[in-house]
Amino acid sequence: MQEQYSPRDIEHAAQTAWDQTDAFKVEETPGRETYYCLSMFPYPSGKLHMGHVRNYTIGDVIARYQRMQGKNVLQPMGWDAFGMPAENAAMNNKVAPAAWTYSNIDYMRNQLKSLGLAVDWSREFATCTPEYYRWEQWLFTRLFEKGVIYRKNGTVNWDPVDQTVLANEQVIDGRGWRSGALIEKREIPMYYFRITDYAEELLSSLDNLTGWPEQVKTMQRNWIGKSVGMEVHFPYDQASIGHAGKLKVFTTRPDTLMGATYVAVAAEHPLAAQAAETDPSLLAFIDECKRGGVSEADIATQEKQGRATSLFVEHPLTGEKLPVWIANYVLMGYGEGAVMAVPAHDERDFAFATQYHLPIKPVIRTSAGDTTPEPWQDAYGEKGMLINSEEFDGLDFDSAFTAIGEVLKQKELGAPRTQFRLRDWGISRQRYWGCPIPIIHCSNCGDVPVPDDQLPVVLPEDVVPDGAGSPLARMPEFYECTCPRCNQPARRETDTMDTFVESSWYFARYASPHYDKGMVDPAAANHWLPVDQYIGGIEHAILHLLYARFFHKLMRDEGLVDSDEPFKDLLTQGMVLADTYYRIDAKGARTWFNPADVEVERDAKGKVVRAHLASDGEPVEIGGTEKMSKSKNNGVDPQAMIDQYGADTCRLFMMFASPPDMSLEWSDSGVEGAQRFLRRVWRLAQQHVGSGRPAALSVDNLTDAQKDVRRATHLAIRQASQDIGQHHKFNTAIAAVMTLMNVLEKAPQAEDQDRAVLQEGLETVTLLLAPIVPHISHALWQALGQQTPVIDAPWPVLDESALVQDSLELVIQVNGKLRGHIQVPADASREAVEAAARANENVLRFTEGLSIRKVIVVPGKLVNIVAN
RNA sequence: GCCUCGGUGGCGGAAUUGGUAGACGCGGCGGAUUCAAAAUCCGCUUCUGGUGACAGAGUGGGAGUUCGAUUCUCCCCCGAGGCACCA
Repeated sequence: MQEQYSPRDIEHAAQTAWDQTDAFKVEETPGRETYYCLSMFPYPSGKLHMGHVRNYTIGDVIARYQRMQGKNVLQPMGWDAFGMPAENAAMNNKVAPAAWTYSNIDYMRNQLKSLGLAVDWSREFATCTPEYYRWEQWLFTRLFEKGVIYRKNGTVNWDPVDQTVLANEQVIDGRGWRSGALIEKREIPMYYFRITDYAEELLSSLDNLTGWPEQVKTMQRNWIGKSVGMEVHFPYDQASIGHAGKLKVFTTRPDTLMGATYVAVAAEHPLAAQAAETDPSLLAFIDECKRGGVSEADIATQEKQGRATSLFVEHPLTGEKLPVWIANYVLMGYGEGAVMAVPAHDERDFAFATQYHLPIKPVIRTSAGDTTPEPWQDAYGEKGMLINSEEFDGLDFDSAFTAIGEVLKQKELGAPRTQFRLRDWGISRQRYWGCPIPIIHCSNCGDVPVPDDQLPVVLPEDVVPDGAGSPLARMPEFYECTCPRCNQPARRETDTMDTFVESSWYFARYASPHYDKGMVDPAAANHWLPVDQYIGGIEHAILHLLYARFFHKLMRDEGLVDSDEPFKDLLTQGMVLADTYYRIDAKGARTWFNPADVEVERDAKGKVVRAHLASDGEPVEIGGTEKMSKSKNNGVDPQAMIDQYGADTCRLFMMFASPPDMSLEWSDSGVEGAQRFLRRVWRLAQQHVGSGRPAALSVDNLTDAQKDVRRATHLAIRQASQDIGQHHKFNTAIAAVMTLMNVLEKAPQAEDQDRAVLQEGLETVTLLLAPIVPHISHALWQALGQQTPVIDAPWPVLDESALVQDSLELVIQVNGKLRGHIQVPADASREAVEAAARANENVLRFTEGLSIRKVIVVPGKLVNIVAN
């Protein structure tokens, strides 16, 4: 055993040993319990960032721990390879997205390998290869024929200068990020997945996902947003609108229908267009509503505006004429694109009615009374008894719902309905670097799916986009084709799919990554699926995880997989943060400095008070701790860390600094602390091994001191087993091992049994650390005299008898305040404990002059004496 | 604006889920070793008062339940993630 801990040699040796034995390659082995551990695959952006390192370390710790539990563990890795950054890089560097992507993959694969992940690399794939996306296209054609995919218009951000569609991310303060032009909303035809058909199941099966964080399930429930309500029709006729018809709205509060004083429609609603025909100012307002981006956050925070029209609809119950308004807060894409407004009982309607002096008619008796004076109070929105509602007066919410529903039904002006907030998933993208949508547009036959024998529709890889629309739409060699049905000249669809589609089924493909007879080999897929543990960023809590659940159900309904849900357990990891430092120049602009280039100054207590740039010694401002990002220049390069300290130190620091679902603050001195700990482990093992083989452990013949050491060993086993196996709290598991090391370093080594106890302690340290720091553990395990590699060693077993103690220390409180400690025999009776507590010197002192009312004894913990 | 989560020493965090607040680590201070430095080792380190034993306060702020609250309830403040074309 080398005297010095040398991570470079150790890590190289361990990785070579794993490679030579194909240690992490797995096959379907009948009879062996499987464990599928999956971390969200990376987008090949160029190089690994700390978020990746954290994600893959967490996954690797779990995978290696499960292997030590004897399971057949699958941990794969691949590349989410389509996406916008490749197109942006192409525009900046004149490189084809394909070449850029593949070279990034090659670089990042090496980086991942240097982390020593227990990954089966034989299953690696990239989603941008035809071998992968052809099956996505195949499923698309199936779903199109089943009607699960359909075409309709959708709203996009349109940059009128660059003549291109922009992603929400590319719209900054309502302007295009490259052109600076004011963005407009534009309607274009797109393909949609009918995810709303699965809304009910996506909602209800969340209840079965007991291994998911409540937080994520709550977010998904709210996103799907099931609401039971009423569809209400407001009729209109020749006199009020020019032709007869009905304005449809949906409401969750039909009990307030008698309080409706106007209706509001979206700017894109047909009634708005009709009203504008005779009123140029309305046309201008509708145009104004088209300004700005399409994202909900933008729309929800913009100023609520509306315009009256000359149109009226009839109240479905009273026949009263209600004015039609056009409002920018009503969205065409949500529900019916129209709402009934009840200002007395809806906050947004209240604000709008107040602003535009519309009538406010209270129809519910709330805890605020029968009237609704300004300003708005939350109580106005409560449910309660109906008032001012004619025949419905006196009813409560449920009976009003039923009664009003009955009347509407009789009049054929509405009916109860369930509505979801979830909208169908639009997947058409007017971009190049994505999976081509396998549709052929024929003037005779309409939209024709590409037949199986013509799949895949291959994306040409030698294209460099220029930011002005989709290059495919300018490539006749791509879009010119013949109709598979009528053989007439036809045009191929040039839109590509949302990249969320690739990431919605990759987890299934890993089961049979090179299968060429179908999307998945059902036998392999059902062997491994569902994923036992899925790990990824909390930012994916809704979209990616919902789409993947949806796709799994689509695949189930195609007969490809048996299970209903793709991910049994879910761990959402927090972000990686680092300190920020900046200077403000004369113009007020901030220049950000990387923490690696900054030195901090501390006061006497160690609190950071100032910071300066190392290169010029001049002060910089301290900007707080934020997510590592290019914009704040606070990223720490994982490669530099691995090169300097080794993978084990990085892994240990990341797992120790905070629990996986919390954010993690990067700290250089924390990394050094992790390295220091590994050196201590190495040094103690080296000393111990250097003194020769220890005697066999004889547990029945130990001194009290030896029992104490052994007790520390088994306390660590208990703590680490709970923390890693049940709670995924690696930080406290590591703390338990550190506590054990503190004991082992001070333990006597003179006697035979001293050394036997120490041997057990060091073996335990090695095994408990093996999932977290696999390289050093590999070397230590060999040095401690073990023949089989540590990756195949079983997780240590707790010996309860090692924990037994003769006496316990109890806490003594008087009126809930800590007043002392007493030592009692472990088997002392309640009476004996109480008597010992009452006799305690401090108890006597603090109860002097008081009478004892009650004594609370918590066995094994404390005694609280209540006195007054 | 809406949905979700979080806030504990100088810092990262811990607290067996209602029972000793601050485990473990970082930083800081003091000491040992060294010609010196690095490395390493030992001790102290929530705040306030006190030489001290000790006392009081303390888990974002405010109220409440309880013998006892970081933990449960209500209100408020601040921060983070998501909002359907970033991935």
